[in-house]
Amino acid sequence: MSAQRKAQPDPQQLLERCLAAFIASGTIDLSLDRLAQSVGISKRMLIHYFGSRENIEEGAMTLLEDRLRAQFQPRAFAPHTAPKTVLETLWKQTTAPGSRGILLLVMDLSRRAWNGSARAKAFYAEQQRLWVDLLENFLPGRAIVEEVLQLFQGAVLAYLITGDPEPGRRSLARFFSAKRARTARTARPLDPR
Amino acid sequence: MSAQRKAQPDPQQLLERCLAAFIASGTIDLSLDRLAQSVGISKRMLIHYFGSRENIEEGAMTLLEDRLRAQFQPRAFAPHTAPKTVLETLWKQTTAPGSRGILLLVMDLSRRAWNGSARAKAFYAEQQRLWVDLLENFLPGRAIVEEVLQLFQGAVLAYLITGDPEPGRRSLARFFSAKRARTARTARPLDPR
DNA sequence: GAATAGATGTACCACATGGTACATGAGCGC
DNA sequence: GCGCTCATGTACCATGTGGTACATCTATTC
Repeated sequence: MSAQRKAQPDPQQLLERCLAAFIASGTIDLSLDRLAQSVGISKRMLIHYFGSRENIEEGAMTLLEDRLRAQFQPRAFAPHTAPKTVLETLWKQTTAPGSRGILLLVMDLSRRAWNGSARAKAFYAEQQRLWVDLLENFLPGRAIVEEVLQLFQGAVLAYLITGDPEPGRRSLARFFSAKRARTARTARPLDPR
Repeated sequence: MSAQRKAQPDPQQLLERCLAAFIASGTIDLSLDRLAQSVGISKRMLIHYFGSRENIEEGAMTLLEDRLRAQFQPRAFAPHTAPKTVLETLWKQTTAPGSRGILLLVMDLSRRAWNGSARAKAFYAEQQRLWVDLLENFLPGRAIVEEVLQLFQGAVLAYLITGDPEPGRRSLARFFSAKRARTARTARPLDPR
């Protein structure tokens, strides 16, 4: 039960290394051969443990969902933090060099989503929910949350392509600097500035 | 000179049908076999006329660039049109069912761009320039143009995945409804670069 | 009519893909 | 020891890919 005969055969651990490989390659369209090589196991065994490539993808996606859920808990920021600060921090975090792989992978899943994949759509919806839950704690009203979210995603897109985080950072900063009074008719008490 | 022996052999016309096929499939990663079938010619002849798949892609991308350049001329709107109206119209145009193929294709090229393809990056830069040129005529200042652009692209992303144009429309409308006074400190009129 | 040059079809190739068949172990309980 | 189950490697396969070899056909030019 506790320890398998050899070292590898724990599927969960294997899955984590698969996810790591997907992140390193920036896409979930990684061939089984390359995936196996990156994980340090034979393609033969990957199929043996997971049954099919689809199952590997499913597992990795779920694992990624868990990880992101943990990372973007609302508790990640102190209550009543200024929205500008929250977004600034999120942007810095997102555009950190070490995040590039995850970013690429998430965008790759978005691509699958807009190409029709039901699972990828669910992943996208989950991420959306996550960020809405996070931002709702710092922004007044659902509408503005969705707007910021769209701005953020557009900024990420531009960042990924150009490699330059500045335009995105500027836009986000501007968004919260521009006279943002009287923004939400449904403005609940949480409107600093 | 004028008319070839048979009907097909005009490479330019062929290229247009290739682009149409790419648009119909929503991706530029269309196999030569499928492409040929869609165009109504044999794979053999595609290679014959264009030399390689890469050349076909290059030609189609250039053709697409031309088309989009024509579509998003600044003259597309009367001067001094309200920004809100401009964006509203652009959004309606973008989310029209008939535009979905082009949208998907452009996003597919964006994907190539963020995966490193130099040509796709150039395509993205060109589109960016195009939209900046357009929007600069109606928005005060480069910074706000870039912000709107990012918001727009994020909205497109969400629309493509969910199929729902409403959130994007709302965000754009909100952006221009919220007190948008005193926006650009550097509101110079017409600054190329 | 003969030579030439392009158009076209058929068959094929090398390679990558996800996945399988089969054989060989290697450790376990008895 | 003897089976039993699982782990593992090697070779393989069917399919799809971009692209080519070669042979044929057709129209134009001389």
